[in-house]
Amino acid sequence: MVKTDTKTRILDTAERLFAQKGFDAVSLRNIIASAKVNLAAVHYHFGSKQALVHAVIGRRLRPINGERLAKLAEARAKAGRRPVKLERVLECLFLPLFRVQADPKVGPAFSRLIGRVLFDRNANLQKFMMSELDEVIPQFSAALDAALPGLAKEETDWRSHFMAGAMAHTLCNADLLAKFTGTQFDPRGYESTVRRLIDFTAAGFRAKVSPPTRPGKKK
Amino acid sequence: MVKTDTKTRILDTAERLFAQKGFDAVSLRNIIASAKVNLAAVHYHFGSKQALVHAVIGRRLRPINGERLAKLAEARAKAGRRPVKLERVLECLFLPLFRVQADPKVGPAFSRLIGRVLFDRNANLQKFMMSELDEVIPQFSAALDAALPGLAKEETDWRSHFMAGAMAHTLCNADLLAKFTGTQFDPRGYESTVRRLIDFTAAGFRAKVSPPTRPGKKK
DNA sequence: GCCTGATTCAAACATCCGTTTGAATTAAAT
DNA sequence: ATTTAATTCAAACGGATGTTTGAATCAGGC
Repeated sequence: MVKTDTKTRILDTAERLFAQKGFDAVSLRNIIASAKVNLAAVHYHFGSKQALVHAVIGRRLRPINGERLAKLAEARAKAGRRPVKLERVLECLFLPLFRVQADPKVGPAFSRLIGRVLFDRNANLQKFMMSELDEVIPQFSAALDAALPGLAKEETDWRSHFMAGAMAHTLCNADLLAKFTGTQFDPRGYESTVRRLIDFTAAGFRAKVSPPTRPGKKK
Repeated sequence: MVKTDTKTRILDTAERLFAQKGFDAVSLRNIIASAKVNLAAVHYHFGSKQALVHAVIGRRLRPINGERLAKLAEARAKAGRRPVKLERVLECLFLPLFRVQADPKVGPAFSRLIGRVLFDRNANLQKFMMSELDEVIPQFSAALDAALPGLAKEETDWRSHFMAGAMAHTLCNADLLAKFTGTQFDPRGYESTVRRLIDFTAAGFRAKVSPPTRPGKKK
């Protein structure tokens, strides 16, 4: 096997281009030109562009989600009867996702891609992501609830939503940090990124719930 | 003026459709069909699709950014020599942006749109946004630094980044909250959304900075 | 060798895209 | 009423898109 498989060469190239420009902005012809394969090969191996998108995401996301659940299960086993500590739950959620940035076979491209997906409004893509996350979401939602006793479910949901936004933005736009602020970003240093993200979101989850603003308050 | 201006009808329709499906996924023909105007009218009034996108964003964002700066200046004047409190800074940043959700002339469409823009990788769009924010970013960045004495600039930058992600995700995907968790979302109740967002992000900004993980740590 | 199924290939398909054109229409000014 | 400018309109432009086709090439089993 001197040269890589056609199928995986399509997947690799598509992943890289999708991450750079987005799904809509990259055409199949862009992909096949860069991958040096025939146009029809895409439909032969995947069936459609939509299916290719799903394949690109699923190839990486499935092992990541598996690792997430395994780490959470391990943490739960180690915690015994006590709930897993909030920071540990977040670590199980973030680390497998950010770790691929340091994987030389993957690189930072997929991170940007997966972050972008969380903001995509394409109905098919959303449905696909929901199906990929159908184990992860309830498991981690329950773990967060357990780690935050006394916090109303509605508040936990909102704060999970905020956390997802911070995570997605960090995944796909971490390079903007340099542009806006001058602070450097090193994709190999994913551990410090995750540590900062955990610091921020854990404190956000634990924040005191301030009372609703009274309608009669002075402007 | 029984029927609205062609130009504003294009803007309104484009805003609604862009918010629903994204900039790339909406064609000019989708817009003119829904707005019931001629195709060439878009180029006559705006010049190009790119320019239309900028016009749609700028129309709403310019007043919002003006209001943000005005509120921040007011808060600074009231605080005198002391720095403006963190929660107040965040309120000046969030409130003008989320308030348009309750404006019957605007509705929740623009919120989704502006949240989406923050995640868009289009180079022209990013340049345009940078130019629209060239006053807001340094002003609020300085206010955050002042409200967080003792926090290293690098940490403030990272946490601003997390905050931007939480904000953007809330703006454009708040409706997903219902889908994922069942928690209801009422666009009229933007005040409680902002209050929750402030609670979360303010606590995140104030979080204790945990030390970097030692490389020799056990796996 | 030959056959069979899997894969690659160039070419074409129909459709959609943003943009341009030039004439028709409307509104305002003289 | 006539001239002038602003606006609308149908039609076409060149090019890009995802997808399909049918023949050519390759692989491995008999």
